[in-house]
Amino acid sequence: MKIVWERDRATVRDVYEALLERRKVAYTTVMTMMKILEQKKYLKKSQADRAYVYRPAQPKRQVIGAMVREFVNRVFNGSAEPLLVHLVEEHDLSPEEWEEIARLRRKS
Amino acid sequence: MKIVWERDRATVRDVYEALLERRKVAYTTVMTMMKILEQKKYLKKSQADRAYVYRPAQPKRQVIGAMVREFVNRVFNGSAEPLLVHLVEEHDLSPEEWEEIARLRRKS
DNA sequence: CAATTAGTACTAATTAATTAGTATGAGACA
DNA sequence: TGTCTCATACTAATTAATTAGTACTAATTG
Repeated sequence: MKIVWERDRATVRDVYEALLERRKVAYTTVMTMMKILEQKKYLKKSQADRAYVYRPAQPKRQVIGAMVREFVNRVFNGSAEPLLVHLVEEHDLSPEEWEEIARLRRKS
Repeated sequence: MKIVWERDRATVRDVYEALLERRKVAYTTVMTMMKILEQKKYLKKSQADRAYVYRPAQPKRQVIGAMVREFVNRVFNGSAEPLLVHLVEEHDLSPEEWEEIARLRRKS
């Protein structure tokens, strides 16, 4: 998914090649994966030339949002605050990052 | 794990019964699970009476920390800030929660 | 136009995770 | 002491996820 997001559109071959840089994987493996992602509505395909071109079917934001929500539910029984606390304590953020967050807070 | 954490110690039967309230599951399933958790060093067991009593082998905090870190790596390529931003935007926190977080920030 | 290439569909093998069955033994106790 | 209960160990079935092979087709090219 990350690879398709980066490029906004990609064929099986594109992804296959990008993935190969990092680890050995078969072309058909990538194909199967992408087909599954399509079934699950994360990708949509359209014919282009000989091959299919895949594009994200949902905005990245939304997918990531769902993942975060799922994680918060599973690990923190649905409340986000403990996760925030945790992040604040464990990872230290630069003042710039804090500024960004404070700004967002004001907006909401 | 959550069940053992709640009680700080539990037998297979304890967990089995707690779990049954929520869904159908076999006693031996729970047993197998707990054995695996023990192998993975999340639980440690000690003989007590006839049965084993399991206790957490690592503080909850630490385990959750690892899960968060893993998640941040996988989804956000290791940087915590985007996750924070996300949380701040999507879940609205009460002023009390903000206060708590601001306080923590000052401490660190 | 035959051979090669690049692509897909369909199928299958492998591995990992989940769930549960069976055999067995130690205590409890009528 | 014989039987019932509860616990474990070991094994196995089921399901889900991952990875990849094979057959076939359309286009490309020498």
